[in-house]
Amino acid sequence: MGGDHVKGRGGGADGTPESAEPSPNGRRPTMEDVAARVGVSRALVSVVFRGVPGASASTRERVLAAAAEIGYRPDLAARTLASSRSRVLGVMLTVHNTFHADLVEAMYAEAEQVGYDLVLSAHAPTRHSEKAVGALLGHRCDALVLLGPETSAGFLEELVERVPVVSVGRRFPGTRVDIVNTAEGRAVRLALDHLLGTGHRDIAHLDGGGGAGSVERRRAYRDRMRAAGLADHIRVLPGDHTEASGAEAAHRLLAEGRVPTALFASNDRSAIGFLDAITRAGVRVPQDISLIGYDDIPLAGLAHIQLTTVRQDSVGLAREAVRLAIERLDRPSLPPRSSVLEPELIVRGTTAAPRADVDD
Amino acid sequence: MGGDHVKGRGGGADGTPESAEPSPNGRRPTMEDVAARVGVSRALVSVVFRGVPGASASTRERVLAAAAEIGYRPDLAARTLASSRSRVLGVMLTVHNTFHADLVEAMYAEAEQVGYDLVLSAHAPTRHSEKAVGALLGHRCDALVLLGPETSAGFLEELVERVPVVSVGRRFPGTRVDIVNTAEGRAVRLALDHLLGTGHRDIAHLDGGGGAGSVERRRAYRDRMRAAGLADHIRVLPGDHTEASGAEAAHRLLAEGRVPTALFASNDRSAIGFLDAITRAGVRVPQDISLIGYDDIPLAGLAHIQLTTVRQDSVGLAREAVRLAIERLDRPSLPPRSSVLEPELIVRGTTAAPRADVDD
DNA sequence: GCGCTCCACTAGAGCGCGCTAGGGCGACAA
DNA sequence: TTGTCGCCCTAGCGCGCTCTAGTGGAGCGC
Repeated sequence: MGGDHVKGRGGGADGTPESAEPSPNGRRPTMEDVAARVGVSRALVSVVFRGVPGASASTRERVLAAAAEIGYRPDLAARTLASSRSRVLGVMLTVHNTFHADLVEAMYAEAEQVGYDLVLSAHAPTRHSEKAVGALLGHRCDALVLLGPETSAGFLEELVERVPVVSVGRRFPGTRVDIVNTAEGRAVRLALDHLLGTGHRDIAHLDGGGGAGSVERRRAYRDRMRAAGLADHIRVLPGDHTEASGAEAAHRLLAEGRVPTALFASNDRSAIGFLDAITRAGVRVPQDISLIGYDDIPLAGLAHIQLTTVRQDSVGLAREAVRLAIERLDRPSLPPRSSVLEPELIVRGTTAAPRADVDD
Repeated sequence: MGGDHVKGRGGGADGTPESAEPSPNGRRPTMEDVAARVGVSRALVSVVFRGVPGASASTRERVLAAAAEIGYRPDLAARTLASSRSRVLGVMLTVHNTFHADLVEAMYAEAEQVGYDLVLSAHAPTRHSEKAVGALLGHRCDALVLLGPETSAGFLEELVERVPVVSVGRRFPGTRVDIVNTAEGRAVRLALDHLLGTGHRDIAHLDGGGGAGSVERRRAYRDRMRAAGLADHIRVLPGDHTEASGAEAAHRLLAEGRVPTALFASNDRSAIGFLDAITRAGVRVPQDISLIGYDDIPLAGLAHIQLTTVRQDSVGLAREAVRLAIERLDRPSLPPRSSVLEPELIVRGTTAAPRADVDD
């Protein structure tokens, strides 16, 4: 295995070892090449590729044809350097989160429509948000979109002084960060009203810990239970937004022997972990216990899961995130805004009327 | 929708975007600014940030301190433009794949060690690989690492003429693409020998369809079964690398009434889908059927899943992918290489001796 | 004829950095 | 003193592009 590190400065012999093809690793074609081929100035080629007025239709066509022939594509680095805008949005996500995956997919489509590109940077256990954001900054993104950021408000406050920031799913009151999220209160009410409507009274909440939206969901759960006159049944089980915490909660409930008739989980991952563990223990869902999640991740709709859940509008969240970012670029002095999207209850197979042996 | 929260910035002044503060969205600091602050030339600051010899320790320290003060960080676009190398590796991944998430996390660490940065571009149902790769190219990545690419060999063949390409998990014989993968043959033998060793003979394979490595796994399954004199028991169930296909396979098996004593799945996702569906149908794992997966994704090790699986060394794959890419940059004329990593059998709770009522 | 506007196009100055050819200077030998 | 080596450091070009200012020519009204 390669043990040699040739650190030649300047690259040594520039001679392309291969043939003299249009672009054999040697040098990538530039605007100059296209211009020369068509017989116009470089500036005009630039005009064509930026899609601004200033070139006749026939010239435009010839330029594009020549570019295609030699395999030219604009160099983003040079474009970024020359213009004040890079037309790139930086997105920080948690790679292990499939809901983030949904958001990213939708954001690609949204960004493309307004002529923007996305650069992804991952937050992970071994890679702090600060580092992920740093990488994005280095790429000179015009704006950052942070998906469920777990950074401190202080860090964001500094960050937003350097670049527009949109946070998806987590609010940062008191900072200039723009916010996109789901109407958590209404979402929780949708979930609880569904359970209450089918006769449940003993409804517990599986908490989301430090996850995005957890605080709001917990509070809304408490509020709704109180409003329904069920303050005595309020029960928040510790957890976070992972499958493991759902499974743990299930085991804990079983060990305590105090299984509620319904559980409202702070997100789908923990709900699925709970579902799996409780099912294995012989507790039937929904006959013995109803379960409701949050997010509507792809897994939730699978035939064997059929999780009832509160759907977050990932496409809508993505659209708003991109929109807010672009608007902020155009008008930096705008006050911080927040865009709140409507949730939707997706009733599937994990909820039903409570078991008969319970009364209180 | 969306309420506006107007937050006056401390200090009374209404945040004028064009003020002359250290760095209020106006202009990001440059090397020039750092140089001026320290009282040295710009070139010397460059030396410090590139980490090359040529600056005294004390100067180095003062430069870094000044940079930190004014929040300077090198502009990747300018750096890329000026040098022939961008020191950026482009990674294409499937954003919904958690094994890819593991790989990406490990690659970040590897790349950082050799002074490289990663740019992620997602392949998704609505975003073809070609587009994802195009975006990477626009960012002028030095090399591309494609995770389980589902592109045509022809496309890759053209691509590799423009930029070094490393494929992880999928082989492209006959092209100049460098390959990193797990020794599929040995991996499959590990899995099957484990099952054979505990007495299983009726072992089916849940196929991976078009997924990375599927072809090799299917062939190795057939080979091993034949070698064990079990050609009559060879049974490949159609599927792909998703949970849904595993669940479907379970339902199909139950409907047919021909449940094998063991199933070797082409990846963990389909294994988990199968596990969930078959468990719900009342079939016990591992008492009634043993199950073994492939990859060892994070979910597999969770308390309530405990999936026996063949572990792919994600850290090793990541390391090799980065190494091959960098080596190729240093020596473009190297012949195509492939790096094959050893798999490891992880025995957890889904495998055991076959049920007693079966004999043949 | 003149002045004017409009359109297609060009010239050339940077954007922030990497990189090479040197300049300045202290140390040491002759 | 004069070299001469070595270390820190500086000057300045150019990467591929955007963008402002400007050029030339056709068309129009007077």
